[in-house]
Amino acid sequence: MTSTSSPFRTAEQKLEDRAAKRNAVLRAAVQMFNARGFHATSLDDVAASLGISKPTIYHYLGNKDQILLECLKLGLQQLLEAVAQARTLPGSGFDRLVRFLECYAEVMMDDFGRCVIRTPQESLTPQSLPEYRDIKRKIDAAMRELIEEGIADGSIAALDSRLLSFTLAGALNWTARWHNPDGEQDVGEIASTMVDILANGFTPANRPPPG
Amino acid sequence: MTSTSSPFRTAEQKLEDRAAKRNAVLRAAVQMFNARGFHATSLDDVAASLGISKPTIYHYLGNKDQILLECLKLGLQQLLEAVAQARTLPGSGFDRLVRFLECYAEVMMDDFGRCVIRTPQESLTPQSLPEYRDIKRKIDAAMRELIEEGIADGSIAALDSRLLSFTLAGALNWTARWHNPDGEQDVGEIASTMVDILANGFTPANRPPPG
DNA sequence: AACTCAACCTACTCACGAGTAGAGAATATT
DNA sequence: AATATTCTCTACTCGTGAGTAGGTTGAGTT
Repeated sequence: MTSTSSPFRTAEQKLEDRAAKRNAVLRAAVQMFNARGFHATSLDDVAASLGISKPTIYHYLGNKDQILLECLKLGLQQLLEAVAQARTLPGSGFDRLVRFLECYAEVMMDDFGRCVIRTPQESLTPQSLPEYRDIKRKIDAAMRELIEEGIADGSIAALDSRLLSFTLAGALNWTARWHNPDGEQDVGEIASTMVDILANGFTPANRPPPG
Repeated sequence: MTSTSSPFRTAEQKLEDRAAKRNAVLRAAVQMFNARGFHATSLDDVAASLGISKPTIYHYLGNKDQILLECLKLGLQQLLEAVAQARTLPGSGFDRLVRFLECYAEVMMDDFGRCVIRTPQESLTPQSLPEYRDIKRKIDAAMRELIEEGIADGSIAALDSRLLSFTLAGALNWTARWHNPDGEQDVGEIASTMVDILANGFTPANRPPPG
């Protein structure tokens, strides 16, 4: 799109072109999946929204199942990054968990993050499910670890880490269902307000929150 | 099934019979919807699980859409009852909200409650959606009211009631996704532990929880 | 005995949508 | 210029599953 570029594309540019088209398909698909549901979205619909035909989609992606899997992986990828970021952070376990939760909430208000919550995992074929579940398991485990580190260093109340992680994840996951991406409310603000509320639930009793 | 009953059934018994069969269809259907997903469940499957044929299902219920709507309504009905119960309770707004949340969580671990969360609302036809949404709206509004009453009487922290209700509902809704109905953990215990954690999030700062 | 009606069946129709065959245009390669 | 490769299309196939037509059985009614 740079106006000064030569009309003759290099091999590298062509790869980028292809990747860009592939991504455009995924983006269009995930938005339709989120709006109408996976099963109610036909690939003809997705193609039409891009002004192309269904076989063109198959030129860039294997089949509908793979399209969904890619969308889900793009969502989960962002959560893995949030984990990685939280891991490198200084401060107490409490601080790291809070930061992680804020990122987590923001991902849930992104197209691909929303898809992870809105699309039931049974929509995947049995072939794709294991790969998806593996990544999910990793994220769950990482979150539990963050909690347990906080409990160990005394910055998080000694609760059942399993139940706590489900409670926190559930509250944040739910934003994928109610948040309107076209609304004007700031995503970061929503995230931090919710995490504030939730954080009171795992603040140790002997160390009340600031306020 | 009473061994002393006459083999000749009264008209009333026949109506009961019919209702029982209808309910059996709904129960079988909802369990399959929850296990495999709505779209992945064919009515032939449901019929087979009951040892009957698909037309028999149509003898008791109009169509697949209506079956889903009935299942969802059975779930929402239980939530409406939880609202009604909380309304009649004595005590502060905080107390009423906590009781409501506990019931809410338990419903989410019931077959029909699970279905409300696990089945995307887009699975309903556009004809059925409005009715479903109306009931949901009522429940949401009631929850917000409970929160606002608590804020008004000072027993609940002065937070954004909209965001607080989404946070609480989301955390509890999520049990519908992770809780294993065949597991041994007590539903009431899960509910009260989660509500305890969440309640810390809306306890006023100047009145710390017991402990 | 003749009739009615609920309950249940087998055996269809029919629409929809995933995925494909095969061709044509555009672009790159020799 | 000839050839290969990429990209995209139109026009199919084909399986699946919702919903229906129409018949059988058997209990209750007149």
